[in-house]
Amino acid sequence: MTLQSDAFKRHDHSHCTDQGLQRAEELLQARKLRLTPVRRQTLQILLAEHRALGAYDVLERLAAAGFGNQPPVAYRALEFLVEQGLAHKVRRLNAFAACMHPETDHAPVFLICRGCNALAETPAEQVRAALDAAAKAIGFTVERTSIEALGLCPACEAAA
Amino acid sequence: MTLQSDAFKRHDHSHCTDQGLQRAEELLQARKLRLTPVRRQTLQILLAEHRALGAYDVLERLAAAGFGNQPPVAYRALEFLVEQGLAHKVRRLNAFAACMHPETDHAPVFLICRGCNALAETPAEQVRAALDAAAKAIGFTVERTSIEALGLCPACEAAA
DNA sequence: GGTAAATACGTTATGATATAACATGTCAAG
DNA sequence: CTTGACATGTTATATCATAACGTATTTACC
Repeated sequence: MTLQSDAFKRHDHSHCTDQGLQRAEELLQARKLRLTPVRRQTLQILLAEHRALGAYDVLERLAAAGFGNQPPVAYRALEFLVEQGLAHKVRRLNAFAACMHPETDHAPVFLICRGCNALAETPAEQVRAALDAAAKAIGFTVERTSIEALGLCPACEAAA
Repeated sequence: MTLQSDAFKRHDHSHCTDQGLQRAEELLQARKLRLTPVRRQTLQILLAEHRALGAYDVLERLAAAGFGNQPPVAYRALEFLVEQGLAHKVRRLNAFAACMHPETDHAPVFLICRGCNALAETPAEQVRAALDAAAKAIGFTVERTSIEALGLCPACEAAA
C-alpha cells in the first residue's frame, strides 16, 4: 500500500499505472532516451505494486514476464529509472518505488510506517529548503537528497 | 575526514575521542546501561576514525583489538550505540559514524561529499521541523529520521 | 542499405552487507 | 551463591549489489 497526500483513499491502480507509463514515455522521448521493454516492464511492476519493492522482488517478476533472471537485469533497469527520476530508492528499506510525481518532485520525502509498511511520498519543498539552508551555512552544495522518516501512519497510530 | 560546523579546522582527534567516551559513559550510567569493552572499543574506533566506517571495517579493528571477528560482534555493538544515540547509520554509505552531539542532536543531517567522501553532521532543527510539518499534513507520526544529502564540500566545489 | 560506434541485454561469478539461531560466559539482585 | 537477565562468541546463511565479458540491438553516418 502506498499512502499519498490523499492517503487511504481507494483508487484505481490500473489508472496510476497507465498514467505513470505514459508520463515516462513522454519524459524519455523528450530526453531522447529509450523506454525499452525491460525498463517499461520494471516501471510497470513498481507502479502496479504501488509500494517499495526489493530488487530481487522486481527481478522475480521480470523473470516471470520472460526477461533475464540475473540480478543485473533488475538493477540496471532500476538504476536507469532512478536516474531519470521515474523511481526512487528508499534507503531504509533497500527497496525501490515508482515516483508518484515525476515531473515536479525531485526531492521526495518518504514516510515509512513501521506498523504496516505503508510508504508515503510527499512533496518536499519546505524540507528541501531547510536542508539547503543548513548546507549553505557550511558552504556545502547539495545535489541529491534522501529524506526518510520512520513512524506510524494514521491507521496504525489509531490502532496502537 | 569529518566536516563539522567548524569544517576543515584541524583539531586534536584524541580530544574528540576522550570527550566522546566520557559523554557516553555519563549518558549510559544515567540510563543504567553498560558500556561494555566491545561497545567502548567500537565507539572509540568510530570516534578515532572520525568518519563513516563500514561494519566490516569496524569488525576488523575490533578483531585486531582482541575481540571476536564474526559480523554479529560488530553489528551488535553498532546497533547498541545507534539505539543510544551515540552513533548513527549513514544509509547512503551503509556505514556508521560516531555522533558528534549525543546530547543535543537527535535528528542529524548528514552531508556527504562525493568528491572526497568527507562527512558532515549538522544540526537539524529546521529540517526536522519542516519534515514534521509535512508528515503532520497527512497525519503521520514521525519517530526516526534519516536525512542525508550528497553533494560537494567547499574544497571540492572550489577544485571543480 | 551497409557498416561502425554506442547502447542495451544476458550470463557467470563474486563481493558486500546483514541477521538467525544457539551455545557459552558474565553480571547484578535477591 | 544461585538465578535470571544480559552480553558475547561462533556457525551458518540470508540478503543486497556489482564487476566483467560476450552477444544483440539500435542509431548515426557514409
